[in-house]
Amino acid sequence: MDTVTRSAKAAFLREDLGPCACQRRIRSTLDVIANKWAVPVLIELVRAEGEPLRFTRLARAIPGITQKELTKQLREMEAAGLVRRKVYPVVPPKVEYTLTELGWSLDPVLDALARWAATYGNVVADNQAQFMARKNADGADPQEPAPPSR
Amino acid sequence: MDTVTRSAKAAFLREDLGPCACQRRIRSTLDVIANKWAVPVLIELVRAEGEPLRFTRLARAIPGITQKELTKQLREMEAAGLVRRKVYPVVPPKVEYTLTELGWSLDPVLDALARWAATYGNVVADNQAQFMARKNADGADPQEPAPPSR
DNA sequence: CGGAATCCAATCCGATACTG
DNA sequence: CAGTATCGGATTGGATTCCG
Repeated sequence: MDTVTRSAKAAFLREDLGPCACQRRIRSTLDVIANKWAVPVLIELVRAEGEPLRFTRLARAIPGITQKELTKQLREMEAAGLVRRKVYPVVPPKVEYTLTELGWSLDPVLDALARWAATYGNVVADNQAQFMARKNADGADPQEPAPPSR
Repeated sequence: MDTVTRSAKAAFLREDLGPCACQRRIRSTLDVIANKWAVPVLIELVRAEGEPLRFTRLARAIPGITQKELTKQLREMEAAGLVRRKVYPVVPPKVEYTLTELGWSLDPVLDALARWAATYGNVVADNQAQFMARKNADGADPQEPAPPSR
């Protein structure tokens, strides 16, 4: 069952580009989308389905983010061309954010990520808890971490 | 063409879980795999196709990583149950790393990421360069960032 | 409202040195 | 070989204040 898992997929990763040729390309991409808040922001914009979102609306939709971090993240994504920033010269100020076409192209990645998180997120949390517990109560029988239950 | 992009996909993200219910699950997942070196390490292990990799082999395969960071990353993934660490009590020491079944389940996510990076990575780089240039030479006509060329 | 600026604490990260 | 330990600089992140 696990041989199926490791044979059928990731065909792309196994294409022989040089051993770390794909690593370098991925590095710069990760510098954009692997930031702490990048994915949450992107997901909110995807969920908006093209409807422009204002700054405060975004901030409230993402629990735990501060205004500083949100600003920084949005600027970075604007620079990468993932997000369009539209400023209305009115008072009080009004700024709207939407995904660009390039931003929408991330959809499959975000979807895969969200699916994985929904399926295995709690398993990961359990494993981490057990790992901590095993460190404290040392010398206990070293168990295999819980395999996914499906 | 862009309406196709934004209508056909991300069905999962639009399922109505509460507005940020999916955000919270994703947060903990991202804390594991959105770290600077997590994806590069995972990709190397996937590319090994189940063959155990030793520490130094892993380190050499990932350009720019230091041994300190690699150790930290491997420990974190071991705690999450993504990676199995096998220590041989011999001298000189020998430690082998392999993906667990849970680790293999990340395959679709990594594949999606690698594909996106290969397709749009250079577009992102170009956009960033243009964005920087536009900041320096200010007052120029504000252009739309380059849409993906395919 | 949507930031920018400042201050300050925490933490990260690289380099180096040492060890079983 | 596969780490651990330590140090100092760099980066990150929150809280607060001010501005157009």
